[in-house]
Amino acid sequence: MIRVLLADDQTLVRGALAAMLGLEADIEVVAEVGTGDDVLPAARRTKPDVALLDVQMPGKDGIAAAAELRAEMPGCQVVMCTTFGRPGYLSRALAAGAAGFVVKDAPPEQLVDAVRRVNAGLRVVDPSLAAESLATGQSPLTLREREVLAESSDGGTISDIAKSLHLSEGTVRNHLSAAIGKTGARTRAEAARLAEERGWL
Amino acid sequence: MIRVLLADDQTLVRGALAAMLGLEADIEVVAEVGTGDDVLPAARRTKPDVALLDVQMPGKDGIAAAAELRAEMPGCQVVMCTTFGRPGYLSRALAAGAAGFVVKDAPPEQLVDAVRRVNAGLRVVDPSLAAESLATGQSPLTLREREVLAESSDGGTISDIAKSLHLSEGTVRNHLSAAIGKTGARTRAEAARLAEERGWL
DNA sequence: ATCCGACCATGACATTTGTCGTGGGCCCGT
DNA sequence: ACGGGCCCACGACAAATGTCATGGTCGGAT
Repeated sequence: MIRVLLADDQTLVRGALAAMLGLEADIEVVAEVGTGDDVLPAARRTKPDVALLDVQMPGKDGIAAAAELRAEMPGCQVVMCTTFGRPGYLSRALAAGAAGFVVKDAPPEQLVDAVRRVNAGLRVVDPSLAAESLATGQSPLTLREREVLAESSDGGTISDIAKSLHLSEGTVRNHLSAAIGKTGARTRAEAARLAEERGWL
Repeated sequence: MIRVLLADDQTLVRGALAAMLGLEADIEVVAEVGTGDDVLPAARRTKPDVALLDVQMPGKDGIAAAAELRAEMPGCQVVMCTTFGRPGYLSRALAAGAAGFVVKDAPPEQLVDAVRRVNAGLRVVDPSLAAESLATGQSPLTLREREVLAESSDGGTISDIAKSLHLSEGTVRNHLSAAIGKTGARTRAEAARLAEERGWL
């Protein structure tokens, strides 16, 4: 029996996944949580073999939860499972110690397959996503540029960003300009959107 | 037996929902599709009692699919099921003839409950969402303001929008300014984001 | 030690954007 | 016929934004 912990913020989806995994003869769902913060406590209690984590969750990020979990329970393998095939997610998830990465577009068998393989000590990554991730490459953005873009992404003005990062307005504009150039965008709004899509956040 | 058609673009989620609904004794999933365009043909073939449609799907919108379906098969009830509780989705879904509206955050029982009630001829709407929808009210944006805002939402410049809508740049700025005022935003990027969230699109 | 490149910061400058006032055309309800 | 609301357009002006040249710091290579 493979003991599985399930973490996804959408209750309905989580329940449905649990029902589906429960149909498999060799899989047992031993815990279900809805936030990143609940992952570690639940894992301590139930000692799962595999943790299936969604990336976006309230509270702690799925990736942060994975890192925590791997640090404390190295015997528990992690499969990340997310809606968006953002290339950046993949690399960060693997860096955090995840052994598998599945997109929610994938056929259902692929998920149970991933759980079994990961439990057997193998790594499993969606091939199309891996290719895209390699093609997109690493972020050409510098640290400051990322920070400034991230602040800009929810529509605040330049002076908002400047205050929030304790910089001069001119400096903020400068970083923004560089980011716009590197992304090939024409406005900082577009630059933020593109960088987000490519995982350059 | 309640015959259910299932439409969701995320294969994994769709399969999981099918597994969950299949566990109920009185429910039978007779069709699964992944795009809005496939809904009507599949419905013709399988004559479902209830159609469970996701809002965002490739090809035809879930809402458009609902309207089509209701027009041709009035006996088939529709439950919309979506990730985001955008108030605008709710009103548009009901206008399209949906009898139920469920958010993916809801507990699993609520979904099977919704299917049963809708099949019995009742309407079922997530109460918290209904309240929010009424509170947010109708869109105060005029037609042009919506168009301009929609074009603006992917980061193009003013002159892009002007060319795309065959308007003067000054006019575009005017509409944008009005939209910014009505949403309470400070930049058009923020205005677009807020309008989107509130279903004012 | 020196140079070089990458990053950060800043101020000047041109352009774009947001705001406001004005005016005209259209359709609808009174 | 008359107002009222919406749409379109223009001009003007202040503010925000994007671009550039410049200079500072730090670490590694020569």
